[in-house]
Amino acid sequence: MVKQKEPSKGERTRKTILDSAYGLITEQGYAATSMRQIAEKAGLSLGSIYNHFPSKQDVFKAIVLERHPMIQIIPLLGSIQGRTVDEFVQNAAHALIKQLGRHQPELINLMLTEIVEFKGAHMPLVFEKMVPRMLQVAERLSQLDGELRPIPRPIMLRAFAGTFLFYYVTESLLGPAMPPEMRANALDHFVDIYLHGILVKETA
Amino acid sequence: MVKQKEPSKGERTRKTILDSAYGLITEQGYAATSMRQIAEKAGLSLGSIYNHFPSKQDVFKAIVLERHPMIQIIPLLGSIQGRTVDEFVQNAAHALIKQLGRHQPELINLMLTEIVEFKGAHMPLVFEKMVPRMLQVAERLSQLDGELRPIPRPIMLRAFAGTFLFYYVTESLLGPAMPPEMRANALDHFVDIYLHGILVKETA
DNA sequence: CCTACCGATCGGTAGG
DNA sequence: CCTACCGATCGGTAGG
Repeated sequence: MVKQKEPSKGERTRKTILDSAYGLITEQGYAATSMRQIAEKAGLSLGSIYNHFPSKQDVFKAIVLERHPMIQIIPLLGSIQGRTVDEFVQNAAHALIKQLGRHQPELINLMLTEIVEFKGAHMPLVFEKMVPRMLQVAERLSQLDGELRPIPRPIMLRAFAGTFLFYYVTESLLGPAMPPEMRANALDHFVDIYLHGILVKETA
Repeated sequence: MVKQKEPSKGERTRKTILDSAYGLITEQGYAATSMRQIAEKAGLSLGSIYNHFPSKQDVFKAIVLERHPMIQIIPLLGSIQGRTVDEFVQNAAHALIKQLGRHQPELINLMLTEIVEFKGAHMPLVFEKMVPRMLQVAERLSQLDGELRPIPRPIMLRAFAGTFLFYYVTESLLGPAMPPEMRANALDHFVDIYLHGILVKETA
């Protein structure tokens, strides 16, 4: 265990503000959330927030850099187990969905709010932290049991991210609106299609 | 050709307002766009807008119901050609990407704005129009040459939508931030993985 | 950390 | 279709 420093009063207040802003912004969007709402929910006066953040934009920036789903996922990628490609991919899909699901729908709204209201201005920074990790995973994938088709590894990774992220997004947003036939065991089927798609076909 | 009625003055003004609002909202988001901005861009006074729409929300609703990507795509689905599953899927992917790409990045922003700022409130209505079309396509898919694996057709369709939509979204938003290895021929690879994933494996 | 305030801008309406 | 206005709310700051 890593020993945590006791947070100072200022650090605690800062966290309170971020928690409050996180809840409101992921629920209402950035422009629709006022500094007054954030202050009230944090149990502070409006002016006090400006002792911790110079502007509303800076509050949002701090949230993105500390809580964006892509950043939340980074530590998880290293700990996925699996002997074969099959096992590894299935474990990864379920671990990621589980992790993201714990914070539903806040994380997805944070992601989309950043894209819509800031035109993805923070994405290069966020993505920069992700890429090396993804390439590591691609490398690892090549060393597992199971013959992979001749598809560039980074593309394979991107397709994997797509498979499960799209599942997650549609499930969160359209779930109740979809007919049941589109939902039953969907994640398992998605993973199955993906695996079948990247592995060399065995002679039946 | 279907003969179009001459639009009345009121209809033309309405369209001018929607065009103006569409441009601003897809660029800035809903909350960040004011009725005054919309009026100015449309060459009208603020008050005049309220002769055509009862509220700001109604302006947005009209835009979603007439221009949401899912609704834009509907007419396209029926005209996809292809003798084999392989051909059909490839044609569909490229046709859809081409159609969506023509309106980039407005369409994607419209979609995401609706989700973030309205919590997908209009989605059931939009989706309702899509489902019968998708099921038609699923039916057609079964009749093409090429043996499909035993995966429920609606799931197969959802996975397809996911494949190309995720390609489209990541390309639009992360394109420049991605390393080249993640981008080269990505759509073709995605389609390849998908096709390999849904077709019964041939004995080599 | 709070109170009290600033100018600006918002969605919407009355009246013509 | 416009002018002129309403009350409400915004992000941010001065001063203590």
